[in-house]
Amino acid sequence: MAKDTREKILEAGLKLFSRKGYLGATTREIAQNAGVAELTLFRHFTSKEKLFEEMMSAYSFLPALKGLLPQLKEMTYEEALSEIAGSFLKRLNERRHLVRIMQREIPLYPSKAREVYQNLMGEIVKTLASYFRELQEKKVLREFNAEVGARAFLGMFFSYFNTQELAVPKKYRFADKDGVIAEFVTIFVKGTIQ
Amino acid sequence: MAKDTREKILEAGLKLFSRKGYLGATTREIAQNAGVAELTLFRHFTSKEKLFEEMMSAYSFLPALKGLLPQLKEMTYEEALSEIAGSFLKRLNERRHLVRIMQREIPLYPSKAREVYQNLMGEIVKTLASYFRELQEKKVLREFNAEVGARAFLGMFFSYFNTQELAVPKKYRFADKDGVIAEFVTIFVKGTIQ
DNA sequence: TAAAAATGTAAGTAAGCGCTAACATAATTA
DNA sequence: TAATTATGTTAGCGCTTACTTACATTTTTA
Repeated sequence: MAKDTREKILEAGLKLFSRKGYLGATTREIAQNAGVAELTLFRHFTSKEKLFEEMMSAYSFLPALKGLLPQLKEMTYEEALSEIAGSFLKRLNERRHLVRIMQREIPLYPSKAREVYQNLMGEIVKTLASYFRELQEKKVLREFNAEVGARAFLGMFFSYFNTQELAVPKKYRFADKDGVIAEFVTIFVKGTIQ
Repeated sequence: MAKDTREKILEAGLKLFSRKGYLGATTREIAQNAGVAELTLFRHFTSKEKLFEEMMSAYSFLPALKGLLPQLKEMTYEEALSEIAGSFLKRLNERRHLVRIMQREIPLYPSKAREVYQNLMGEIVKTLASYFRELQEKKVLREFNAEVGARAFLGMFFSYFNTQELAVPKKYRFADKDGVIAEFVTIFVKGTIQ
């Protein structure tokens, strides 16, 4: 079963590259984790670097946030922002391995890191910005650079996500998740309405 | 000149650990970069790990943002936030090597990474939160969790900083620095005033 | 069932790594 | 100046790593 083997190796690669970095993850360990012989790994990918590149390509394209915009139209502005924040955080969490690799290996693979970042942020920024523009036309929101606003909003949550990923001991966590989302959203709503 | 040698090695360590990661930076290269023999490095630090730890300790304590609070009192709310954002970005930029190491080596040295993060964010969060509380008492600002608010504000800029650090090609940059600061500040001002 | 393709086992190679030993030289101190 | 301390040079050890070779075994395909 060639495909299963490939996929098992790719998954093990994702896991171990994320946990130990490109240099720290060994081909022995990746193969062992995938349940195959080390040689099989090389028969499929010819080199560690190739494996890394194919792994990044395989996992960097995310399922789109399709169907979000229509839904938003039936919500209040505040509800919509909460929804967006929630699905953004969920997405970051699902792809946290990739996010970690991206942050780690920027100097090693700048173009790949950028690609992942674009896939992760690009689409949702666009979606959010076009939503803002609609509401600006309806005079619900004041005039501001929609894309900068989108990145401001997402930036708050991306930073929050990073803090949680640092695995800070619980006593240092500054609030519960839902409370943080609500506070961030409130600030942003008041900051952008007409 | 023992001290100069130590410092030169520590500096080279900071530079190369930041650029290539803990595993990617070799003791040969660090020594060469410091202009000393590799053996001299080991005479000063006994091991690569010790060098890393001492380097982190040497650079993790930042010059305090002292004297900022008094200054803020003579500014408008908006001016104060711009000032804070500016010095926060400046500080991140000065310590960008350390920030990168922190983000990279979290799994390797969780406690050190956390310490750096605390030193980087902790104090400025406190300063900002206490500033918010003052203005809340004066009924200039509405009621909200001051610390969460502080992290929301800084989070926008931290995220912006990270994006710039990705060295995204210019065409993809979403705005000039001053414009971004102004837009972020405006959103936050409107989002938090009474 | 026979041929072909995929995987396993075991041994090993070449290179790079952290780190050390032995000895010489330069710089500092008393 | 003499003693001491810091640094340089060179060579190398033991280990790990990515990757290979040769051959046996299993699985898939036709």
